[in-house]
Amino acid sequence: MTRTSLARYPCPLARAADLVGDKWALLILRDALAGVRRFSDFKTRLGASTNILTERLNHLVEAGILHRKPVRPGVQRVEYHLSEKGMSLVHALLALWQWGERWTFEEGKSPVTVQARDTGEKLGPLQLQTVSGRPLSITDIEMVPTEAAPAITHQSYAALKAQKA
Amino acid sequence: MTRTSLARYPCPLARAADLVGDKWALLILRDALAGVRRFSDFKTRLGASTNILTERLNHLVEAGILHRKPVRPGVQRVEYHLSEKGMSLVHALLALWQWGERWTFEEGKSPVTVQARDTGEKLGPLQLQTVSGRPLSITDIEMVPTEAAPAITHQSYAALKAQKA
DNA sequence: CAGTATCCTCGCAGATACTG
DNA sequence: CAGTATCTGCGAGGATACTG
Repeated sequence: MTRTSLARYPCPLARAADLVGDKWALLILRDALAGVRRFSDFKTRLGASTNILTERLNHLVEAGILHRKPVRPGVQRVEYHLSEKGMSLVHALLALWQWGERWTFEEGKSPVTVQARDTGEKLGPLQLQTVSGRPLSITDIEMVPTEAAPAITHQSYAALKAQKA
Repeated sequence: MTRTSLARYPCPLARAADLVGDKWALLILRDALAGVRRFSDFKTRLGASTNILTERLNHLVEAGILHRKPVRPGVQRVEYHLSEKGMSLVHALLALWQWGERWTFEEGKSPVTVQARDTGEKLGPLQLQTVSGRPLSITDIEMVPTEAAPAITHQSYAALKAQKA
């Protein structure tokens, strides 16, 4: 069998994972959010070889997360800009970042590099809330495979495929 | 060269990506957060083969994200429970989930499965804030490679390695 | 049920040379 | 500088058989 693609899974997380659920994509997005635009800058910062970087950038462009823009009109040099879709990954990256700070370093040993643009104040943890704005703690929520959305598993996906075949 | 590990990178995001930055880990955690505990349940829901699942579960256990617990004392059957470290990945998963809902489905076509435990109300978007609690929007923040933390790149990591060698 | 133990394949990544 | 084009190979991931 070939490696399974999650792109057409009925689960939002699976689909997201299919697009950005790998190490290089996450690091590229980290740098893109930090303002990196150019191929060579990504290359030196990431230390990936050219072909890898090319491939990963193209994936992200195909996914509509990055856009290629000529540096100036009529020039073949391009820059990679985050689309709105790409920008809105900031919550996910930030959550991972904060988790990494908390759990993969000794206390206080982690670099601090995400801050408010105006005052430079450090970011606090992401806050959960309901659609109506009521704040929630972690223990207040649950992930429910509902009747309306049973299709979050491979199991149900397999059933779907079988139907069509 | 062998495939680069990000485990010892000085960047929190890189380290987080090293532990949970792959598709299977994300899906396992999704199910774990939904209450799945048993090997066979993971297996049928994910549709991964036994060896893959075993390996991935072991990685997560080694990383301290999951714990193996005997179902009952003196029995060899085990369950996989989320540790506190694992639980606190909920923000990252949720962010990815919400991003997937918004960007990988046609409008309104996505399953709704994360909700408040008490009222069943759907979750709203994660909120950014400073450590002092001041709310922020996406455009209010920036990722800054500071002098105190220049070491978030492969570049600087390579320099570090070179020093030691 | 909860995994080990094997075997196999091909995708991903690494290195490097070359082009506009 | 910004890639494309090739070559190479490790190892993740897949299938299946077998064990306590």
